[in-house]
Amino acid sequence: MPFEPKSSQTRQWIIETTAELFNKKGYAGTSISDLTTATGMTKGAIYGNFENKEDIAIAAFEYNLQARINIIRQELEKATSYRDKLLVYANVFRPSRKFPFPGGGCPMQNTGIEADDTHELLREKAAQALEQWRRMLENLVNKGIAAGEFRPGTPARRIATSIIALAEGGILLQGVSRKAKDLELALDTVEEIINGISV
Amino acid sequence: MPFEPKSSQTRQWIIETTAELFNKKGYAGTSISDLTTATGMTKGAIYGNFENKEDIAIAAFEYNLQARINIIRQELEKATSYRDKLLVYANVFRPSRKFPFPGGGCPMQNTGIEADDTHELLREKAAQALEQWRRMLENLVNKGIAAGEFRPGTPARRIATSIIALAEGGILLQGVSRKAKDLELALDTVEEIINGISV
DNA sequence: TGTTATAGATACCGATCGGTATCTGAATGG
DNA sequence: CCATTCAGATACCGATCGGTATCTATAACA
Repeated sequence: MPFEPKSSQTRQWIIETTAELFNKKGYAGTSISDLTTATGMTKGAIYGNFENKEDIAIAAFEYNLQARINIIRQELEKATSYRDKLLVYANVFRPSRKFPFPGGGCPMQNTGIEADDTHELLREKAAQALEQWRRMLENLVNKGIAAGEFRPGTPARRIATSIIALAEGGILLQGVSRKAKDLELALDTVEEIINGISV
Repeated sequence: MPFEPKSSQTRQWIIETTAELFNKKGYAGTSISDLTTATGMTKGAIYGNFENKEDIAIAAFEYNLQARINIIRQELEKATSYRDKLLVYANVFRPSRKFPFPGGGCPMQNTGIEADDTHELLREKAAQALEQWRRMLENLVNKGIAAGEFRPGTPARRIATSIIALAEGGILLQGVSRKAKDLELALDTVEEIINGISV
């Protein structure tokens, strides 16, 4: 018998109010009792709406990811040129810009690193999200080349991968050091890279 | 009464045989029974040589960190110019170079991200190590400028921070995606950055 | 108003958690 | 040859883990 949540509203409420917990404390570090405390509900309510802890963690990851994507997409829509769209990634993550990203840092990073050697399913979820991001950036670069905004011969994949690495690395540094400047500097270099491929 | 390990040899043996476990599974994800399994020793042996789990985790982190530093230092000594020293960081991490880094990825990254919102002491250890790394790179850039190897006015801190971000971001990507190419590409950009500041 | 369905609360499960107190057995020294 | 020392093994602690079975209270409907 396939699992059926008793109330999709309650399920959603639990996801929304515990997603940040998972992002901050990780899968192993978040207990069911953490969830009951955060939601004010009981174990019965939780296990009536999720199969198990893994089910909640996956839902929380996807919620956190979507929240991020939505903010970025909004900014992306405001940009007209491919160059400006690429520059969005050099700016949305700037602490000085204060975009309302959910707390705890990048879910792909948090989930990916913990799951890397411990939880294949979550690892794969994070990997897919990162690959999709890379493809998005690669596409922006290639379309920018075709539109005459970027130099022909620009190595799209390397640029895309490096922008992600700089952003994720910068977020990591900022999270650990607590210094916004680390992330700002890494994003300055993202900007420089984009300028470097512009015609 | 201050804690005194019963046998510093056994203590060291436990550190060496469990350091990789902590690096892979994290602090919350590694249990004492994981340690007894890995070492073949009993809880008595472990708690006779460590105050508590935190004590082991810190020792493991420092061991993993030192193992990394030793490999890098060896390569650094082979390089003569500041440019070549900086280029070491664009190459040691390349999967294709197969340096014997302990398994599980970068301990600063693993420990830093997990501890970020959960364990202040470990977070600070990771932050200190990252800052020291940054200072090392900054110093290399500044000395290279003085030696006429790098362009005057090169923003040393931004370059240093970006090299770290690219390396850590690349390691993250490779760990999650399982694709060596992600890290190789990020390190290609490190190389490009170093070329870009060379006279 | 009495019945039924159901979402969430309660109570409980065995396993494992981190940690401690005590025991044992093999060296060491007199 | 016996007493002492001490590293490591054993046995146990209360707390918490993820998970389940059962109960209860409410609301809709007949």
